[in-house]
Amino acid sequence: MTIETPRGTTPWIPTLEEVAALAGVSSSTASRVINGSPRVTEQTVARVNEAIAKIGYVPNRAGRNLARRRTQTVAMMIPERTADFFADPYFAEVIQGAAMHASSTEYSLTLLIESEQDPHKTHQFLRRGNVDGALILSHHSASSSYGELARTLPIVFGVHPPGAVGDQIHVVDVDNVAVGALGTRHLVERGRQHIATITGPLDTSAGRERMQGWRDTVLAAGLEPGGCEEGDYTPTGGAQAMGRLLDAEAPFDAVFIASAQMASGAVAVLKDRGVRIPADVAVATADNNVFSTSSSPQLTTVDLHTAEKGATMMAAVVRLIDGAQLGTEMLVPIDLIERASTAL
Amino acid sequence: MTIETPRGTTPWIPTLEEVAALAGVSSSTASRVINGSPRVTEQTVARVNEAIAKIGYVPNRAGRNLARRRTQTVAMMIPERTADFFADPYFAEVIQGAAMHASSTEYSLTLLIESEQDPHKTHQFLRRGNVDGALILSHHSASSSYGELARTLPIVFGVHPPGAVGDQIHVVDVDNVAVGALGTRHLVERGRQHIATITGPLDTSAGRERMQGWRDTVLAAGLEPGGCEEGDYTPTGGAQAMGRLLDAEAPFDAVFIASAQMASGAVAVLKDRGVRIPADVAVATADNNVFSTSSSPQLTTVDLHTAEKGATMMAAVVRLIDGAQLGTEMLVPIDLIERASTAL
DNA sequence: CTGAAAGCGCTTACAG
DNA sequence: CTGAAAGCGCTTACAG
Repeated sequence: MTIETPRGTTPWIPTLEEVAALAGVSSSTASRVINGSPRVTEQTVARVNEAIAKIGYVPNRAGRNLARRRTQTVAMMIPERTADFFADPYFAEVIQGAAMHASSTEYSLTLLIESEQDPHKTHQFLRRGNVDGALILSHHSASSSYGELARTLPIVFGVHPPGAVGDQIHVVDVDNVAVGALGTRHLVERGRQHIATITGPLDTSAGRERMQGWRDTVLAAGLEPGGCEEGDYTPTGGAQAMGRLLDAEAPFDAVFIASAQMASGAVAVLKDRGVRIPADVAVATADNNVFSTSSSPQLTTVDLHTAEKGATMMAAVVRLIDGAQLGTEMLVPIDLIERASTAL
Repeated sequence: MTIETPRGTTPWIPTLEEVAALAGVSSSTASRVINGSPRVTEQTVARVNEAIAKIGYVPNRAGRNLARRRTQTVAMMIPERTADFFADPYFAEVIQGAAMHASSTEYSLTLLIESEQDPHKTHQFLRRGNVDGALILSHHSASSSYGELARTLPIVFGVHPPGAVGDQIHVVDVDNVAVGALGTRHLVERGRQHIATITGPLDTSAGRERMQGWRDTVLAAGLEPGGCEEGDYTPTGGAQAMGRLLDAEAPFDAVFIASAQMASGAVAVLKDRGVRIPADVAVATADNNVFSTSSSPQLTTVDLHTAEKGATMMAAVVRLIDGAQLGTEMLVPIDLIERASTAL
């Protein structure tokens, strides 16, 4: 048992003024050194930095933010159905990338849950200078109301907001048509003739576009499109869609599944029904995460570089905050990763 | 194309002073109303609230924080290996619970990635008043160095820090021995005689304790402990451990797997080898998430109430910030959820 | 119950 | 290149 040090005893926290005193300069000058102003002598810089190191000074954010009229904070908007959101490794990976990039900047990433019964409250919080910018990922939150907000606050979307597309809107995403096409083309190249698909939700542009990529590619190869069933990005939804695909009369020797989570459910159904992968059915999917690497066989997939997407979103919002002009669309590259599920 | 409204034109943000002017009071009084001071007339309260609503006033955090010498911010510490961290749905769920609870308070949750090459920097950031408290989840970050930090900053752990256990340390977790025992007892009650286990990493107390719960329960039932293989909480690790279990000579008719992620890998191996679940081997695991619900059959599991754990951690750190005295150990309840993998 | 005043810890024109 | 002064938007003793 150690003697209790009551936490009430506020610990000693050095201030700028103390740094300045120790370095023998004014706090104005100390501040300039800290902020990298060019108009300071090398000598002064050295003395101030010494003082900072000596007492372990760290700038107080509240003071700095108040003076700068900035918050150095970017909000990651989370829809109120947080459980669904965090359960999807895709979102977790975007957050990871964004947090990682943030840690290399002066900005910090705050998780902000939107109130669904009072969306106005959330908007007001954002609009009233409590954050410098926001990142919006989920379909639900990408509601049109953010369109106006984007006029006064730097906002970067990870999905295409459904409604208006003004030139103040900035979206970071993969080319979803290309995602569907890349996965499907690989199946074509493997000589498959009857290529089915399990799509994402068709009320989202990403869902529709990956499906379009699949269809375009199949048609371009001179083949008939195989079965097409809609899923919801969950393993269960993928399993059900695969069930419908198998129950339909049309036979197929390959399937492009629009997400790895759906693929994991679908693969389980295939195996339960005695369908061999890839001998009977080759499987290609999208997302390079635990769901594509931990099934047996491992799944060929379109790597969406999801963490990079998060980092790019963060970088973009920081540039917007700094006043840069950015294009509406920023594309994240994709890659095909070949695994056993489409082996020859 | 709409005409560009340059974002440089700073939008109009109302201040306390303006609220006060509109309500015909001083900003002191307006502030008191906002902070719920009892020493204000009902009339005044009404007038100020009207003014607030009218112009949509939201307090500026920087100003408030500077005056209060608080930050209203709690940091969720993330180890630098962010990818592994976010890939685990367990951590994502804790974060979700914490963020959810935070949104019901005045605190915001910030994701803070620790610098591994310069841990001092992270500590200094925390110690220098940039956050009011911190939440620490991962094993790596629960290094002893946080012990001292906890003396000056309210910190709540989600795992037992390996080293010292002073009375300033606060841990929110399930009873891990009970987790192992609850899952295993269910297998015993199902009449299984040869119960094996796949453990978590044995260099963590949670890994060792769940194993102990398994062993205690098996022995208490008058049975011999079955095979015991160590995993790493990943599907691949679970698959490998199951491979070793099957390759060993000892037959088993049940297995307790210490996490659902490992179970998903292990179950795939069982099925690939033609082992029927639950007919040949009953499977019980821990974590009630997509990994226990999306395999076929669905898995009986110990629900760890992981989101609740995150919420409890957040609630605890807020109480510490408010000066409360808390015990070292706070337990999150657990529950058994029966599913097909242990059906009779 | 209410207001004037000081102060929280910074930054940044403004002089020099 | 450097410093004194004002100000960022709040809160809170201190008087009254």
